Amino acid sequence: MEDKQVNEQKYRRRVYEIVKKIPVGRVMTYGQIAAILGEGYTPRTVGYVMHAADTENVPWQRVINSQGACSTGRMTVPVNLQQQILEAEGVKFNEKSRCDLKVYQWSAEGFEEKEKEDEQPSLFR
DNA sequence: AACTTGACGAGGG
DNA sequence: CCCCTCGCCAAGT
Repeated sequence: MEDKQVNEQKYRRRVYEIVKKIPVGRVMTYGQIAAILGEGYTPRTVGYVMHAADTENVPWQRVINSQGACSTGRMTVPVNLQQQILEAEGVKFNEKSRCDLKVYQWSAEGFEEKEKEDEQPSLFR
């Protein structure tokens, strides 16, 4: 029944799980997410999955392309909506609508560490 | 079941 | 630095 549907969306689910953990003011690239998830995942598919993401529960705006720019320029209803949201979170873009990934890109290792912290009882934290 | 599309990325010109 | 091409794989038609 529904479980079947859930199982089918497992692929997307993994992408969302990562995106949901990106801190405010930080960004990740589609390719990076694909690399973390491993085989079967490519920047293309990650982007496709993000398109279908639930904008209410997933901070989709924190996922940008490897150029440090938003790929949503023309599709978001208010143009460059993604960039506007990120700017509101503290990410600065230049005139070419690009941000410095060296500053804002969040490392995958930080993600794993955070995962560990989450699993650990907060006693030792 | 096959073809097309797409929120990408790397490489070459 | 900008533009074009190819590879990549899920989802929609």
